Amino acid sequence: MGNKSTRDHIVESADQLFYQQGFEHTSFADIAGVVKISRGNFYYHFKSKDEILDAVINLRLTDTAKMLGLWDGMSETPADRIRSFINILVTNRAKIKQHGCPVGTLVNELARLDHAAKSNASKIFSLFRGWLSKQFLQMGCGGESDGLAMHLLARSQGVASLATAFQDEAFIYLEVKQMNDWLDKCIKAHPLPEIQAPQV
Amino acid sequence: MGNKSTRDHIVESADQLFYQQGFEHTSFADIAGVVKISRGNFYYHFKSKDEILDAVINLRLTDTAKMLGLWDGMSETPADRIRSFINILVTNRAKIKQHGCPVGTLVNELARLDHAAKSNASKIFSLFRGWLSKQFLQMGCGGESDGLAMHLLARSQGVASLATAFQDEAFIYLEVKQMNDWLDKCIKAHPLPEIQAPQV
DNA sequence: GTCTATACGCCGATAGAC
DNA sequence: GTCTATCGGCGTATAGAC
Repeated sequence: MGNKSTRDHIVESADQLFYQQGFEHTSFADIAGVVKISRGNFYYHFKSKDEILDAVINLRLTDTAKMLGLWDGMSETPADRIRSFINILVTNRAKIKQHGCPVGTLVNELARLDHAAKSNASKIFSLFRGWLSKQFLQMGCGGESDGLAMHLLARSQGVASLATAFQDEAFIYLEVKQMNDWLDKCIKAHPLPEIQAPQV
Repeated sequence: MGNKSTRDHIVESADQLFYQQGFEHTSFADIAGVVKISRGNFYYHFKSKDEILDAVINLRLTDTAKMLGLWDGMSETPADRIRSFINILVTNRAKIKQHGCPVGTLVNELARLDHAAKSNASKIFSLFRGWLSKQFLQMGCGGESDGLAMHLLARSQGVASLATAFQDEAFIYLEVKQMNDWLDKCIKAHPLPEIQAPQV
């Protein structure tokens, strides 16, 4: 169990390289250099580069689901769980500044290439979307929950994009603070079911 | 004057293709197919593919500057000028859904490739940033102006990114409405110098 | 399972005729 | 200015030895 198979090594290394360099720009030679196998050996484990991409996307899907599960167990309130999401921007600020958001960059690259796996990759976004929507629903946001989830997802993407473009980590901190403030307003606008306070 | 040179044709076609397919994914054969010249002919006009990229970036810089100049002349108030910026998301919704934001996708691709032209490309973002900042300053936002410009730029990027990922034009309309509402709040928070109203 | 050797195509770029 | 022909390299993918 502790020993990772060559196949796992390939997928994990490809995962990193696809993030850092992009899918198309990453060659078998690049992955081979990290995993330290020969180029020919890939085809024992995968039929094509696209199959490696599928494996990487599936890895990210399971990893994301695991992380969301962890966040579910870490906080008492849905608002605090949403803060777990917001704060990954700060946690990963260095890598985001260099390579952007791992989800957004992959989905947008595949969309642009009109790659067959693009809909599969966007399922990673859907995981975050559904999870966030669930939290907003638990906060009492009702029918607005999905819209709020999309809004927060979009803001995170925008922050990552500009942090990369301007090589600016301080901007991440600023926007994360504003997102947390925005969340506070959402909490006040949607109090617990018992006490219906007037809206702003 | 009315006749465009072959060089101009190359740059304009490359501009479109870089937007639709990405810089790296676009080959000389692709551009040649649109301009209808032979591959060898490129090298009379440009020394390398990177020189075509430079020309494309310069074209976008001048086009962007022109557009911002037009917006300056189109509206009376800085807030209405900012709305011109917000509304391009709606105007270009179909293309954004397909290929994302032309500025963001190029800058992020070049950043990921660690391409020499990446800082040059991000100057297009800087044009928008400086122009927006100027408008917020005229609205009386003072030292917050640049932060507000970055905030709006980031939200636009996020909207474009998710619209592409989820193939969702309706989301663009929703978020554009929210950005316009947000701008209204900014106006109320920063009234004309004569009348200082209390903050929210 | 992993290797070496190699096929085959596309890429950016060059040379030189017209 | 535009063309054809071609080079050298790297890309994915295959064949077959070990």
